[in-house]
Amino acid sequence: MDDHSDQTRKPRADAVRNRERVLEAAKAVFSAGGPEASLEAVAKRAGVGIGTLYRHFPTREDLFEAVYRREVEQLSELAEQLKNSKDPVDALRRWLRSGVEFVATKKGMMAALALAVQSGSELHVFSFDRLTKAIGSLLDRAVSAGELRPDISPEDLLRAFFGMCYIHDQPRWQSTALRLLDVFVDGLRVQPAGKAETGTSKARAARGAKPAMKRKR
Amino acid sequence: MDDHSDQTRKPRADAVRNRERVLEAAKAVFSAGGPEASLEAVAKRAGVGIGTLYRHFPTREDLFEAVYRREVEQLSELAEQLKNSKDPVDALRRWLRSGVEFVATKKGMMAALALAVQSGSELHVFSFDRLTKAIGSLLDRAVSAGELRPDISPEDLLRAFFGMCYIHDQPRWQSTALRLLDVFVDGLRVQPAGKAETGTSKARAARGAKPAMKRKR
DNA sequence: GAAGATACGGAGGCACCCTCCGTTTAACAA
DNA sequence: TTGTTAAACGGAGGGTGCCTCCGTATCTTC
Repeated sequence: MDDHSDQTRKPRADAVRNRERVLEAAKAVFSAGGPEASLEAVAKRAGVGIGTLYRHFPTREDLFEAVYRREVEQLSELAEQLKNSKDPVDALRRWLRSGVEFVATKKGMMAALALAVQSGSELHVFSFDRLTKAIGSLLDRAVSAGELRPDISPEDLLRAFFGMCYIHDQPRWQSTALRLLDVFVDGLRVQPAGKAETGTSKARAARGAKPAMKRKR
Repeated sequence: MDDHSDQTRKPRADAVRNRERVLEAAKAVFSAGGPEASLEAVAKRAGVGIGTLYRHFPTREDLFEAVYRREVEQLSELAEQLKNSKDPVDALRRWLRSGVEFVATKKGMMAALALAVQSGSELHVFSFDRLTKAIGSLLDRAVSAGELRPDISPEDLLRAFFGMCYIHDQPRWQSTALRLLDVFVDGLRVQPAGKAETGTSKARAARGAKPAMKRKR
């Protein structure tokens, strides 16, 4: 990176410190107040001037991105670990479940993320991308094993995940999200006789079995 | 104040007119600019003072609710019609598809609705409720016919629907949403025997195993 | 018409956004 | 150390949107 001329001044200590402070404050403020939270409140909590905040993070999205970076990292790492488990579908399901749990502890932040993802900002480039990769590795494994249908991309799955989680109005939202994700994964399975004709589906006459009701866990 | 009677005074003509104007303006403004749109812009477009707007609709949510009421009504009616179709699952699928299409024409409004639903405001009472009912009638029919699993409530399904639709960042979001909903409905089907390892899974076992990795960068 | 009731509009106070710039301070060289 | 200077600091200030309040205008009714 440094090219001609060696001179790279050491970054100023106060700048480094303040940046860190702002990040920490932002994490707390966004977690509590959601994405609409006042940036001035963040600055105040961090004990810096509003100008300082804006210098470090010119836009609201920039701040989001920085804050979420590590959070996303965690989720991403989890996927890495799950890659070693036996059952690919189960691994995927587990990752999704962890994602829900994760989201649960960061109320406001999730909304912020969803919002940022939607607005197609730069945050997309890192976070969304990163998660796509994480989820992709799990998905691919399951698909390669012939357990899941191959026509759903990691991006699709991630979107579905966000969608399911985006709904947290009620106190019970978590179990709802878990249930919905389970259904989704079920739908993702390669089906014996089924689908193939999405729209016109004639409904396989005999589906002998009764309500599955197997999910839970 | 006297009087004979309980006859209520006829509502003032200008009030009625203005209310209508505001609604119309709001519909346009929200559709274009999303839920964050300036209420002052709405008032201006409607040709009334900001005070008038607030008198008619004390809160932003109130305005949303009024605007969406008719939209929701349409979707609700569609469900009514579909109730007569032959295949229950297909009917449900079709309603969901129409929902996506519907959403497509109201960009900003959808975000607004999702937001409102989430905030647990009064809009919930009508819109969400209404749609739940609509979707519920379709869902029940399919469940009664033994085609779909019985442990997913109309509310769940509606949430899933919103979730899938909430993602419209890319121009291709529609097809994505349709695909995801299809998967979801598939997952909703009563499954013969859990995952039943039918031999058919071999199908994509081969699958080029080179799926993603298209990382940007 | 006249009398009230009702609705109207927009000024005003507040909060937040973001920019701009004079002041302060840390890093480095002498 | 001390001096130089680039970098960082903070917060005032101009802009916008939210919502309330209330004097004025308009409509309904008698």
